[in-house]
Amino acid sequence: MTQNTRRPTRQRAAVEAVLADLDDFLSAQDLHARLRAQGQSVGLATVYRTLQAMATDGDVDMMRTADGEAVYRRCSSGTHHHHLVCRSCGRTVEVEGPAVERWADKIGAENDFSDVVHTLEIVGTCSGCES
Amino acid sequence: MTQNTRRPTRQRAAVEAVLADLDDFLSAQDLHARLRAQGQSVGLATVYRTLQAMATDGDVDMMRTADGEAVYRRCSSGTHHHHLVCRSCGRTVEVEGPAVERWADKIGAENDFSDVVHTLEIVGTCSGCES
DNA sequence: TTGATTTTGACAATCATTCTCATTTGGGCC
DNA sequence: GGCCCAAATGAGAATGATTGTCAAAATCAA
Repeated sequence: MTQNTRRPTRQRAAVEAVLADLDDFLSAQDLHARLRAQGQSVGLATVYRTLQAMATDGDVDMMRTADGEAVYRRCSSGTHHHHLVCRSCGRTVEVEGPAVERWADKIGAENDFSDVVHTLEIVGTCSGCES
Repeated sequence: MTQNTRRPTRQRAAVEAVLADLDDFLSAQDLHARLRAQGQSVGLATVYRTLQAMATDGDVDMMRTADGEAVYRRCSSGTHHHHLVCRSCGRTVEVEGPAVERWADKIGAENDFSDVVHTLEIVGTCSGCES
């Protein structure tokens, strides 16, 4: 997939380093903020361009949050799991569902999609937040 | 769920009429343009508010295009479904998975979460985008 | 090193979406 | 009908993510 000629630059390496450390989705803005926080100087436009290029090359996964923001995550994350989140207090429970994983892969295969990944989030109100 | 205290207004009826005529996804901007084209005067903010309210009430389906724009479509089937999206060209296939629905509900129940909803997106590279 | 080409960065521009708030409207009530 | 109040509307400003511009800097190949 990486048939393009992409030059290795300090900035690209910095972006890749942040992604490599993280297992969660991250927006371009967040990534940029993290770089600044750790003293790295990388232009915002460059972060956008780099993430888009990486997504095109299949080096990262891109999805949209509920409010339309683009978020990215490094591919092949070690432990794949999902989250059950309380809409009120934000409490999060990690959950696993092998059947869902298989189902998603099957759906992808049935439609001739390759390199299939999926994202799933369950939101509810936890018992402590019932009114 | 929040009970509907929604008042029937000229504007709301106009929005519903446009959606009723159409079987495709439509952005708030597009819907607004259509209303203007047919001489109806409805504020843009109202179109946004109405569509969001309808989505919240489950009267329309909302999804995001590849570039993050929110698009709405009348809820014909009323069936909850998910999307299989091509990371390269944005082609989208609607998929259903009753087992996943049940699984998500069960996970929520097991953890004492109420009003459980979930979001699921499958991303891959479609056959037309393989190179 | 040198020259061609890609990448970067600062900032302007775009554009969907949201916010503000004064005004209008619908629904119930007498 | 007329009254009251909360919800809904509209115009435009504000927000905020993303993209475009273009000169300067970095990388590659010879």
